[in-house]
Amino acid sequence: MKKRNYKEIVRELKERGYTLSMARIAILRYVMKENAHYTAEEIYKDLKHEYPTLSIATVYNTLKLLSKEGYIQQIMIDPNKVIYDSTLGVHPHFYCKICGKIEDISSDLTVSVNREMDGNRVDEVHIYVYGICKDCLRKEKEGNKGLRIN
Amino acid sequence: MKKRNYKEIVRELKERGYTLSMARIAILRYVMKENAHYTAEEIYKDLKHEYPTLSIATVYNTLKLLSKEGYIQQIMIDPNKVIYDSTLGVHPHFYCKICGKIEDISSDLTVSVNREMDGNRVDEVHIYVYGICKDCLRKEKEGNKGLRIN
DNA sequence: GTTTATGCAAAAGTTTTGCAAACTA
DNA sequence: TAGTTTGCAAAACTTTTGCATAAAC
Repeated sequence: MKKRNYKEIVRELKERGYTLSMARIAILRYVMKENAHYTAEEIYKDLKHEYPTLSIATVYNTLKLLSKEGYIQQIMIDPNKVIYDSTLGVHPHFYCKICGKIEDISSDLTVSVNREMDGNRVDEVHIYVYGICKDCLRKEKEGNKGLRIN
Repeated sequence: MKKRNYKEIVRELKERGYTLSMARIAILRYVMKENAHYTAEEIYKDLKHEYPTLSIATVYNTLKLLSKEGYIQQIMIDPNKVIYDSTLGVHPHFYCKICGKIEDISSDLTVSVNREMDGNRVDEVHIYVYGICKDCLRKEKEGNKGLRIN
């Protein structure tokens, strides 16, 4: 899964007629980081230090723009919030029901996707895997050992 | 994908110690319908006619209970709301980006799921397919024909 | 009769909107 | 300078919570 350079994207967005403000560039850079899975709120809080005038509305606007233009994906694995992911293509996400952690998973899941399904045109496929992550599994086991529950 | 009888589920829930109120039974019956993909709001509005004292809080409580007990799934394909589906097992959903319709899709997508991935324990897998449905595709084509756009 | 769920209204949380001011090209 | 975008604050939504009342067993 190749990551694109943010400068390249800035150039493309200009070509498409967008105004590239400081806020937009900052948000783009932030979200293009490796293995980044951020909520709008997280992006806002972090960038607020660097850009004190930044507003949450701008974060939402920019994320929507970047989704629309196909540079990031909205990941809806958590029913309570949308997270944004700049790794493109079909790649499964894992959500830990205990700690809420979200991560990309690599292995053991094979998907074959067609461009058309039941007459519908397919643009994107999201795969969300729910369960308990290895850290929480370990903690559970240790907890049981120490406290002799069950 | 076999659908279960709601009376059977009522019996099971009683066995598990739940109080089966009229509201819960009504919501359960509603959501067990064939190919049902409802939001809490839709369920509330529809049942409000039959049960004028019903409150939205009860709908949410009951849906949460039914999810927890494994009788329905929360489908998070639409970033703006959660829909509830009583068809169980891994089965892909399709979301039309134009009309917002959600439907089960049957064909052309193969998934093999393991009980463990990267050391994490897997309980559930959701597959969401985004695109344009056949009805909207047809309308788009007809619209272009009539109006000579492009 | 005791326990549990309901209904109400208010709260909490996320996302969107409208508009004057600021910024970009 | 013309045209966009921003920031603010308020609004719009969805979902949750607390508690007295009502219903279930």
